[in-house]
Amino acid sequence: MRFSRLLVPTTKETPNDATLASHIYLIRGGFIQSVGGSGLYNFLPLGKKVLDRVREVVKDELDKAGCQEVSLSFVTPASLWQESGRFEKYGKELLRFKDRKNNDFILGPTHEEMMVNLVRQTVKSYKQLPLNLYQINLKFRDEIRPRFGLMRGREFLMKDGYSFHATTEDMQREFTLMEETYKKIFRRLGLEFRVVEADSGAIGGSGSKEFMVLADSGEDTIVVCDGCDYGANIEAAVRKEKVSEAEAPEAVFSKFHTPDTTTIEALSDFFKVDPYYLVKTVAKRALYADGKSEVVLFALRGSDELQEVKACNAVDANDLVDISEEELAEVGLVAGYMGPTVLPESVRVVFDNNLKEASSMICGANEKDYHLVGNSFKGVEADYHDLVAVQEGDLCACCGKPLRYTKGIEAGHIFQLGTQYSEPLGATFLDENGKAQPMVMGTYGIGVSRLLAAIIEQNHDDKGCIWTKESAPFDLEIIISNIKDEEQMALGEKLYASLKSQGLDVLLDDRKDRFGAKIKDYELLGVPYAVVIGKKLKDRLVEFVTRDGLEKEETSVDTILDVVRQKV
RNA sequence: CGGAGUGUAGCGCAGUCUGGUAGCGCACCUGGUUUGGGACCAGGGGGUCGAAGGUUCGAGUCCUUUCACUCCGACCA
Repeated sequence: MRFSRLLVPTTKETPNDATLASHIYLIRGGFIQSVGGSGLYNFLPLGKKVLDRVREVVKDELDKAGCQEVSLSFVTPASLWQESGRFEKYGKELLRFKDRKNNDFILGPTHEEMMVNLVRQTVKSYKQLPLNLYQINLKFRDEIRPRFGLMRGREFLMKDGYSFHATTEDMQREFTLMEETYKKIFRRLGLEFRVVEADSGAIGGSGSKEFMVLADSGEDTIVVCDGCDYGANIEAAVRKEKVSEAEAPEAVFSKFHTPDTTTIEALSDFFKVDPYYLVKTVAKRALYADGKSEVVLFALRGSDELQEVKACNAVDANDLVDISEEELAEVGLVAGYMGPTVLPESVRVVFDNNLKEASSMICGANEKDYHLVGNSFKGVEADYHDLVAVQEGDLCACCGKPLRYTKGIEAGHIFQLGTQYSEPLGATFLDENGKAQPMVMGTYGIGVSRLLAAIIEQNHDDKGCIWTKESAPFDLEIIISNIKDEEQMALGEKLYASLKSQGLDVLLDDRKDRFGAKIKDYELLGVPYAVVIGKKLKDRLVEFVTRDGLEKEETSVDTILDVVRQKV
């Protein structure tokens, strides 16, 4: 491709809403163009090319693993989503609209329903299973707050795959195969990543893993262990049960006057007791799918923090929201002095696992200015769940070494779904005994457009993009310093033709601009290698440039083809 | 949804307080010079000033309504 014919509107100036390197360089490098803000982007020729290359890697590995590509209708009849129950359950991110006949439709944020519908109409027998179908198509999620360019757009390209099996064991075999396949994809793209345990979120199901591209700008906090392979999203991370070396406060059960002691810190000071022996009681309003809501108390040790996603899952709610003191008072709770042991009838309480069998605990008396000391939960039957947010320094449940936090970009997510969609949607097959069974499903996603952003987040410098081999828009760029110099021009054309005939994808910068502008554009675009034909041509020398590190190597005109063949 | 801002040329912005010919930089077009780190000179094109209504002889500027977008927070595969 000739640069002079290529539509790449590069700019010196940074758009004022761009903060992340990937956002800045993808816009400045003319890969993408913002469409009136709001998380919508056009892909310009170079962006489209990179997107296609990434997509090709994904497709290649999936096809090798036996998956089959399909393309589902983007506009989805709402009836399918009503069947699965997600039409109501899925929040406002789901874009709903009506056609001229006033029928409801949605733009798919994910396509479990559509794919199950496809399969239930075509697969009837265990002989047709297993089956793994995927598509690489646009998704739409009406994000509350799109930002960071391609990282969190509203419209985005995603690979979503779905597998269908006769047994749970076979689904788990496929799940493992997909984990391995995803690893191959991320490795080929040159990404540093980590596979972590994850919360299943709105998709539902159990046994889910996320593929996190490691980057400081990542939106997810992940907990990793340096002693072993353990890694998990903070939303799902577990730890070895915490014990305290602090002395337990010996006390018989009694009520204590504790004026103005409404925080864990104040309470710890008041009794001179480690927060480990205090009960932290967090009140939330739980919102349920059917539109109902209730006040729920979450009780955990004062030394721990509540992990809201875990809490939400523990009560099977759609969402948890904060609650005001007034609302608490209405149901008979006293803010600052709540405790899980003394409660109005109507209030639901969930205990953290760490409180099971705990003794010598201090908790609120649910009465202003009073706490209860000497509480024991030995033998107490209650609703116990894991509710705590793992902290840095907590110990790994697998190997006992300290855990630490790092940041990641969620680029892939695989789920063991089970029969969660096949049952309500009636996707059944006949087994060997002629008996109808719901198919066992897995679902697997990769954020393809997000991967472009992730690649740049991990591979850039202060001058621009540094594409990895399999994601680069071109293999090599030839820069002719001055096109009016006939010798330079002639050599450029000759190299261009010769390298192209060898099957390399080459960009020839034949624009009328000066050298400075061309090299700046080269650095911004981030093609892995360049050959610069410039002043030294008088001495029969050209430059071979490696974008990563910007190393320059002077090479004779006679050997440049060999150097390129060897390095590119 | 809470808080704070911004809407003026493709992009980045000034002009709004104090109403009176629509501006600047980048980008773009023409001609010339220049050619190893985003050149220079001269000339030029491009605007329903977010939208609607109002006040006024006159509104980018004042008033009312409304829409959109951005940032912080909450939320989020």
